[in-house]
Amino acid sequence: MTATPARPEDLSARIAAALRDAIVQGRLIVDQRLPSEAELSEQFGVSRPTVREALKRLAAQSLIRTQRGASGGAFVNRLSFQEAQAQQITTSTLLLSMNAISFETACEARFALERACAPLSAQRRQAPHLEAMQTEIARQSDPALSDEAFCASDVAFHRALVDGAGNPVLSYQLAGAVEAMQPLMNMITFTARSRERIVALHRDIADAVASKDGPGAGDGLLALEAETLRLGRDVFAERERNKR
Amino acid sequence: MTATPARPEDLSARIAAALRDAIVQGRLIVDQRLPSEAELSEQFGVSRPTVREALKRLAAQSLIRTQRGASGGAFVNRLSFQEAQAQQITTSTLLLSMNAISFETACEARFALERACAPLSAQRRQAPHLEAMQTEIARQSDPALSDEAFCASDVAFHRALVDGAGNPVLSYQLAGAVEAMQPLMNMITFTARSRERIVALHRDIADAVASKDGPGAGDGLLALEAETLRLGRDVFAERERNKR
DNA sequence: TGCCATTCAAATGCCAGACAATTAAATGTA
DNA sequence: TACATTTAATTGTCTGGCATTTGAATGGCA
Repeated sequence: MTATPARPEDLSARIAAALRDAIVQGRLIVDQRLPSEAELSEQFGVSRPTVREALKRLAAQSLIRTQRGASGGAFVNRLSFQEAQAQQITTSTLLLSMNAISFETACEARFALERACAPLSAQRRQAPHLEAMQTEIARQSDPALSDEAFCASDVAFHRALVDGAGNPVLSYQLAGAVEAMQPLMNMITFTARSRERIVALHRDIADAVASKDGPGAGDGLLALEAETLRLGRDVFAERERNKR
Repeated sequence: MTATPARPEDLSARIAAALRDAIVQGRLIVDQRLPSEAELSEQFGVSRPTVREALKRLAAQSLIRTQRGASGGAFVNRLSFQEAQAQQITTSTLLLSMNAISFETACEARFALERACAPLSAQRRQAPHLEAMQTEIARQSDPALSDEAFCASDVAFHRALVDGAGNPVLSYQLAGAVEAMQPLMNMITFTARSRERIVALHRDIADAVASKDGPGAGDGLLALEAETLRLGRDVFAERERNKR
């Protein structure tokens, strides 16, 4: 039995996997130049188009970047938080939209994770975070705001809250959870009354964070989760009925 | 000013982006067949190899799958939790290894998120989760276990804990946070004494979860975080000194 | 000597055409 | 009807080539 007996993957997939392993295991380090396409095709015994397909696979994961011209080539890319977040958001959003995830499940996950950030954020938040939260609260109070814009502002509020924890790893992880909820939230039509309730809760949370009251922020998030759940239940229960 | 004036991306990247948008926005739905490579190359006015590079980019993100033969082609893939997790783990691991993330920051993020799961897990865990945790505790108690195997077992323990919450979205999100720590943990050489302490804490946590004691599980995780931090600090402070 | 324009070479980006391999469906046959 | 065969469509791969970009070497000029 050899390494991978069961599944004869594409050549380009196997080459991509080999290069990916080399990067993950540190045999290829950040900013190091990979051999040229011609050299790789010779090393792996395949044609240049096949090598190119493999390189595009890696580029799609932001593992490499390519540069044209003399002394150009493919270089191991330092994965930035921004790139990683973008990928995570895409993946999380699709995961939720393609699988039968109930609104309750998604909501629970999101708020559970967010509550984990609350005490840290209450402790460490800086002026910009507090300002960002206030800005979004002000925006949300405008009744002329469309539902979509209201949701977008909601996301911005929560991202400011999470960023307040001052932990980039947490911000990165939460980005997926918070953003992936947006398409679901966009299905909700908010009444003026429900918006008021949400904005009031946002105020409570922002105040708690501003006064470094971690438990208070947690309680605010709990109340917001209950409110969100109530709003979502009606919409999605209705949808379920219509499906059948 | 047009849409994207500044950045002239590759053709294959642009085509991949167009198809990705179509999938994300739901214009292409799960299991729907994309046009054949020949048709796509005609539609976009490019050659087949270019289309193929675009499709490989999407395949690398598990957005499509391809099938050979008559009535084969590229199909919109239903992103499974397994695939999404695998990607998340790769991304998170690289993110941590390529950027100057302190052990403290990574540790804090991981345990904060894990504590968010603890109360849910204590409430809903089923027999298999409790068994899995006990199995790993037993394995970890074997002094003959290598450090790497000890770390792997540690990860398995925590995944069982997280899975106990019965929320697949949480499991998916946490997978990245927990697994990405493993390379960092692997740098630690565990003494017999430190292993004992960790296993004891694992026992506390498992017992709390078994008796549906959410707060107790949270406290156990807090203690474990402190212990892990203590262990890691020595190793990574030493490494920092050597760097200079 | 020092600076600038030109040329050159290496590398990726893109294309055309062809053949191989695979697979479902159509077709033919007992 | 059931089974074997043929066919056609599609992806996988290769060969060869040209276009474009870009850093570096070259050479002329002040």
